[in-house]
Amino acid sequence: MQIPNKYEAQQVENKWYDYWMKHNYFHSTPDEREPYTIVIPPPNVTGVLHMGHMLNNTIQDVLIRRARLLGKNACWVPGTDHASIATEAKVVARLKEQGIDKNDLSRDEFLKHAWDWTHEYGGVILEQLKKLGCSCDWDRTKFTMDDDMSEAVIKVFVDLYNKGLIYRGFRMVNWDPEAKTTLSDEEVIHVEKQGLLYYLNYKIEDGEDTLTIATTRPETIFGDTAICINPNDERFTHLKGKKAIVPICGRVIPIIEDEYVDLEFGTGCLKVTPAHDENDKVLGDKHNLEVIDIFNDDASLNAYGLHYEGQDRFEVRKAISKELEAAGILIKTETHTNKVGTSERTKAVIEPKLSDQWFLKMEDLAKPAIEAVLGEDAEINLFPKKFENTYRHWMENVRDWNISRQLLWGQQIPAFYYGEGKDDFVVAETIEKAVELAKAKTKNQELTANSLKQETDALDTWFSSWLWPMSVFDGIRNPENEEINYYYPTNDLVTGPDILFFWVARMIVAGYEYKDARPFENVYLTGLVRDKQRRKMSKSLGNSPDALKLIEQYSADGVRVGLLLSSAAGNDLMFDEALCQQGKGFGNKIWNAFNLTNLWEISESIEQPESSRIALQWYESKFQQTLLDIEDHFSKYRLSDALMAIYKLIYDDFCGWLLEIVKPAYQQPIDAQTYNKVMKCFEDNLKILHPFMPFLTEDIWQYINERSPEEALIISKWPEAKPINKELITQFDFASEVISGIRTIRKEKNIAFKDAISFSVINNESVSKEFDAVIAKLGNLEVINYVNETVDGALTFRVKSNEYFIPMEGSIDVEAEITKLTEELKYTEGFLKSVQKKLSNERFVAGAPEKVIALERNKEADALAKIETLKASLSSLN
RNA sequence: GGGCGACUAGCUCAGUUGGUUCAGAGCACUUGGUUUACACCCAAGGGGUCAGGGGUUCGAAUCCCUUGUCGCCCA
Repeated sequence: MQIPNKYEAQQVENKWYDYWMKHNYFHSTPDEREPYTIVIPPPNVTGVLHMGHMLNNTIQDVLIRRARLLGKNACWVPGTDHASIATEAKVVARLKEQGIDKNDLSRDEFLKHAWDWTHEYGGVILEQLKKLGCSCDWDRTKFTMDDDMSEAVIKVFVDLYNKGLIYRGFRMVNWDPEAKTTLSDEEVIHVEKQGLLYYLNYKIEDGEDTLTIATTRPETIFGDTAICINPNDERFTHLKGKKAIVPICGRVIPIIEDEYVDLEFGTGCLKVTPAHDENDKVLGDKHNLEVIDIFNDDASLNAYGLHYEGQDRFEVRKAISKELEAAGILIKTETHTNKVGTSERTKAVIEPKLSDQWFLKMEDLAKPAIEAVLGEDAEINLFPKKFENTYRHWMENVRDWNISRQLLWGQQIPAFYYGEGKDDFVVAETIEKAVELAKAKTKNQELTANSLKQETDALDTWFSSWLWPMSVFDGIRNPENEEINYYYPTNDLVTGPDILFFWVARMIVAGYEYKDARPFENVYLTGLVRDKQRRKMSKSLGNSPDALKLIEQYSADGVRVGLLLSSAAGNDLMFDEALCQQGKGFGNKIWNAFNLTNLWEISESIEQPESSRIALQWYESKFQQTLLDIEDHFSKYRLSDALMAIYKLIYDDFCGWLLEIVKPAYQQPIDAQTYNKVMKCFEDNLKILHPFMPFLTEDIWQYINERSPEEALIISKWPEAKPINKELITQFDFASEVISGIRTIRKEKNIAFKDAISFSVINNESVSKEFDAVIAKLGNLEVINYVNETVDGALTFRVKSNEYFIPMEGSIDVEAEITKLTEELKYTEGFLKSVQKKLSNERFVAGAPEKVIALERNKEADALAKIETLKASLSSLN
């Protein structure tokens, strides 16, 4: 068949992806086969494909394609996540560009814009995954806000509420003043910020005394409701029981005592602002302090801020420090670094804020999830295992989950208020049911839907995605449907360690609560993709390469290989484009190997050379051994090791050795028997490589033979395991060392390869002659003579105690030969000595296992034999 | 401040329950090659006090202690 000279990746990749789609190979429906299921970690609808996605989804595709080849019913469910806060921020920004203020829109109007946005951008990332070759079952694509998905979320909320696990609480939460919503602790990133420590003097009531406090936030003095000193602090005994006056606003506040105050930090006097600091809130509760909230929702000051009302907190900080300085209240400032909480999404500095929120009680729910991962017979495995510690630490100290967000984009919390009181609400899946419940609760039969007001808060996005492995199979609404029963529990989950708590832990919790079963068996935690300088790849740093450009440049196969080559599970991946180049180079190598076989003329009439016969036998064993290694690597989720094993098998053993051995002489045909076997080996190589390089392998597969849609590589069968002839592999390794020795001498003495040479051996090791034909071919030897005596006038080298001779025309540099032999002798004697020392140590012989001792005795015998050879050679030269 | 993890060749990493001369791989590097599949190639080669120190052991990259550096998580 005519094949292109060059491999045109882009064209080939589009062609086969279309072909796979057309023949529906990715689609799964329940049948009698064993299922193998992965649910995708749904990317945000706001996202574009970045390196992390590429790594993550390449791994999933490798796993799913391998499962397909192993004959399992492979199902990879794709989808996206509505990412309430990120998406809402994007939509608000877009509206702003169009001159529309979110606050002027009704809820429904805003949601319409959000849906428009989602329809426009939400699918982008999934389309990009197709370029990478991902074999997702696209018919199953889900979105966390699809009607059925939302229904499941609401159903779960109502159920948990009815179980008494969801409650409403007035708590200090992380407030994002930009997005104007609450964040969970996990969505807050603490960053070190250089700031100032302001020293402020507060007057003591009734007298001229003052006290000095140190604060990082002078603008919060408007919310001060106490000064706190440590009762053991002798410096301040005179302040006990007195009152202080807050500067500017003149409010009189008590001086309280609590051992919480650190004597060392600042001045030892602490201003207490219960509304704006978690620790102060605790102090406030303990000492019954007033709570004064000085901020609006956008973190500008409210009426308590007096003449600063309406100004932003950071503006006020600057302005008030000037005012305080002018008034002689600010006595000094010091630079001070502290950790400031910022919003993961908007980067805004978090404001601790007291507000009404919805919480899910976690303690009891967490118990089965802890047991499942860490218990005696754990049924969920984390790879790598080291994350179990992290998991334990979080789960055993789990706090209640704040599930409400002050956002519009998301499932609206199904709580309906019928009155002004805090507890005047009911929770129901529909407004109709809510009316019934409200009627029953209030005994007021006059209530109608119009008299109920639904909670405006939406649910945290993770409250959708924690149901993902169940809800994508409709397992919440229809718990006994065929699909959920077939596909659940899923097999592997591939995700980043950064969402171990956000998502993985919560899915486990939900799985046990709603299916009484694990959501997945294995969790493969990938590393973060970093650049060469070890910086995390991020949009803001601009150090993330354009994923699609990479694919264009190096082919999807090349990028997949590049990503996997250096990514041991759980270790961060130092991304380097050179690795993609290596991947592309590997593809090229395979293509050229195919090109070679394709150039051969095949003859039915000539006999198979001995070298080809034995080499094929060897390769089959080598292949089987690699197959076992790969199996082992996969079982430990060591994908880069599995890939490297295949890489070396194909590059070195197949291309470097086998093809060189069977390659016919110039313009000579190859015998049909060899050709057919080589192509069978080639096909097996393609099968095991297919999960890693799906496009190239399918392309070559389809060139090798005309294939019907049922014979496509993607749905072929993984090679069968067969017995391994280890003896053959050992013999080959020995032969390859002999060949290497010949090449070295050819190189040293500038003997051109086309000049055939004579060759003799003293076979002290009694090595089998099986591979002589191979040695002769690759060494271009006229003949291999077996001799008993050293050959004069020849260059020599040794493998173990075997000695090889290449006779040289002209003079041999005897001195150089002697030096070489003497060095080898010295080394071998040193080796022997160390082995004998070990063997003469009684405690070693007594303590070490027999196997180890036998090994040492072997080494001793080998060394002795080699020394004898070397000495004989030396004496013949002298 | 508390916890977890890491530190092995120039780089990225293997090294399983301690046992093949103080160790492997891939890449990079050096040298030599227009051998008609491939220079995106072939062949040969150099390179490591296994972070430092101490201990246990017949034997330590591997186990224990300690110091240092870095990373992550939680306060």
